[in-house]
Amino acid sequence: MVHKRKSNSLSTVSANPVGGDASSPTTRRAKAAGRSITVKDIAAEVGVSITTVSNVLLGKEGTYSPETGEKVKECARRLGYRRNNLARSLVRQRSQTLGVLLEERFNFSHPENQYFVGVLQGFLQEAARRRYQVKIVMQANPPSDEIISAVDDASIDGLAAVVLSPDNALFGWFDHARLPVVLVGCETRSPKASSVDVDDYESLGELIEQAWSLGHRRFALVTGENEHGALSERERAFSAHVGGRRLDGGAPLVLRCDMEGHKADEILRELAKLSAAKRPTILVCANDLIAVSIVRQASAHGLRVPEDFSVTGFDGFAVGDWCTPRLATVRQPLSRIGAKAAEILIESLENPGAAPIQHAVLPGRLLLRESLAAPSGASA
Amino acid sequence: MVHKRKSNSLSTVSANPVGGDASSPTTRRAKAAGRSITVKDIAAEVGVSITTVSNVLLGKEGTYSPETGEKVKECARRLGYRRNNLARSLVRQRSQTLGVLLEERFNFSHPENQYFVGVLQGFLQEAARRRYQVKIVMQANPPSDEIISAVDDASIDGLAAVVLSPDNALFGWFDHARLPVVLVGCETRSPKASSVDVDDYESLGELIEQAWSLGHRRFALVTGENEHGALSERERAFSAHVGGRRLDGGAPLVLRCDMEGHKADEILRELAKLSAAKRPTILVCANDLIAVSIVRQASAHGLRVPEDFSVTGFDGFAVGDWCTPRLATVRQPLSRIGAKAAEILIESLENPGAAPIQHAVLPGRLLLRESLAAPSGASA
DNA sequence: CTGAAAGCGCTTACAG
DNA sequence: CTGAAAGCGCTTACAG
Repeated sequence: MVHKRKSNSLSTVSANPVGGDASSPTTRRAKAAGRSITVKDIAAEVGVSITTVSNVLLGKEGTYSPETGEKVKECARRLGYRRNNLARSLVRQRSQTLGVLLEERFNFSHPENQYFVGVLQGFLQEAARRRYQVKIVMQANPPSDEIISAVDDASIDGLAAVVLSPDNALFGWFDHARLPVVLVGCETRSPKASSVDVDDYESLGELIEQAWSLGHRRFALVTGENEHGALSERERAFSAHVGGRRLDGGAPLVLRCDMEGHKADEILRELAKLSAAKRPTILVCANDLIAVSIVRQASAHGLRVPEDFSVTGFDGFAVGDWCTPRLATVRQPLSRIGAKAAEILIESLENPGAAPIQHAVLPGRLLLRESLAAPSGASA
Repeated sequence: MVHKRKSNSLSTVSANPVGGDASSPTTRRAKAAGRSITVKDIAAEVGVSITTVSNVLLGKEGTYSPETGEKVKECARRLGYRRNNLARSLVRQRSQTLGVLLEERFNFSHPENQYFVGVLQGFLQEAARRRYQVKIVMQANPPSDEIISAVDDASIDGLAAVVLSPDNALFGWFDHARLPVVLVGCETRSPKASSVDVDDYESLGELIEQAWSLGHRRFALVTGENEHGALSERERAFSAHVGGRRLDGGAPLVLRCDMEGHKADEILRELAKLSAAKRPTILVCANDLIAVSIVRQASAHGLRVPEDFSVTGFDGFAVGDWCTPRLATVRQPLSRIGAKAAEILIESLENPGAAPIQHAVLPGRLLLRESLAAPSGASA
């Protein structure tokens, strides 16, 4: 790899922020012993007690004289003191750290995982804002008992569990955990754990109302396998919102695809067989992947979107941006979900008075794009 | 949100794994005092010393009798003992936790951020495999001094810095950090910090060789703004690999786009003006976003890919999968990068004998897809 | 095989 | 304003 041209020196070298005064006997001794500078070192160097050092470092105004304060701060700076937060957490009985539990199927290259990732981002940001650190715990599949040790080891003060599987083995534990837990994006509700989720039901209602007002009267639902509980709420919402309306041709079609849209081809084949008068004017898909697969493969079956039928997704992932026509869908407020999860944890940690359990339901946002249009010949 | 149908009970409730024997006086006392079960509680309950409890719990065979071992383990289980790893880390002087430093521009919805995300995934997996926990630290923009406190507080044993900006303010610190640091995906090399990066130079060479063998003789590079150092290595690689060849029409064209491909339109307008005999037969783009933008907008300018020219990307992000024709590109082995970073840290932590600094360069993989084809009328 | 004791690096009443 | 002391929950020589 000789040809790899990399600059061999650092482009930025700021003043050495640690290590401090290398010539101080204290520093030298500490370094030689391979240990860090501690409050004890500072106390010795300045000639005060460690109590005073601690008080100064914690900024407990009034408990020390200005001169002492100056001397201690200067010394800390000079010696390159860094607080050991392990020790601090141990005595304070809180680590100022939040945990995020992820299932291992967190395979990022997959669009679905924008969910994890968007949530994580919001969580990280809110945690940072409130001065909490964040630890990530991956739950292996199948889950081992170790996972509880990883989560219940005093290293985190609260846990956001981003568990999409309704049958996650940890649900029993969540319920008895002695740290606050917030369940993110799963259907399950527990009286002992908080939750943050999106109002799929409401959003799907808005989507269908929008389609209706455009003139759609023949709806079909394209959903995934039944086994996977994740889409069942969307299916229920579809039935409920479409059910009450006077449709053309009776009950809406329900087409079974798979979560990833691999079977879109089969579904399109069936649809192509239908006469235009029988064919649904809109395919409401239970997630973006299904919808995008339909959109992409429609032309191969001689079907045009949205001329022959409209297609809508659900999730608002980036794939919908990258297909033609762009996908109309419902965007989940991912980073807000994450931020809300962090907020709930921090609130329950810092306001012992507040309600310890909160169930937040966030609204999705309709993204009206080209894959949704009035049906051909509609008299909306 | 009354209509939100959520099952109101948990679908899985496993046997209570913590809390244990609620009737034990020890447990009750601990719970009443709001504190956890400790080795001291077990020692008292069983009637042995905490040393023995610790020895049993640590599995130090030979230091305790089988009967004592059984009693202690049983008791720990019964009381729902959980080790406090803060205390353990404090005495062992290592937290068994690795840190990942991310720049705040980590905005996940953006394809570029598959980089962060893919790396993170590999890192998490490798860390879990080696029984390390992972802490995420976001570096705000502009970076504040606090970031060092967050990273240098004894809560992590090593740090993987996923910093794309070559001018990150932390480079000075990385160099003097007392914990092992591995720089991920940045061009900078330091003698004091390890690094993991991809061999863009080599990969681009393979790509160009492939194009050459298909018959391409008129190359153009489409790259981003110059200010951003991130693409400069790819630009150098392009010049070097194309430079030595006998091209049609002299030196290759270099077209300035932007990192996101927003200016693809302007570039296509210029290309459309060229006669087919003058036009490049292949556009080598410095990243996927640029390439995809070109592919998507080409038809609006009456240009077809790959008939009028081939287009190649660089990165291997998912966007390239979702455009038509699919993008030929170089896939970075993202999760392997992350895994390698974790591996380097863990090695240097656990084998004090091994070389403390390692510079790993991983190969990219050519993804030959439809946007790259032989030029029309080529006599390759 | 077992245990008393020291100590990791802090914070926090408490006494002066 | 300052400091001696206890203690957070562990692990680890060390002595028996």
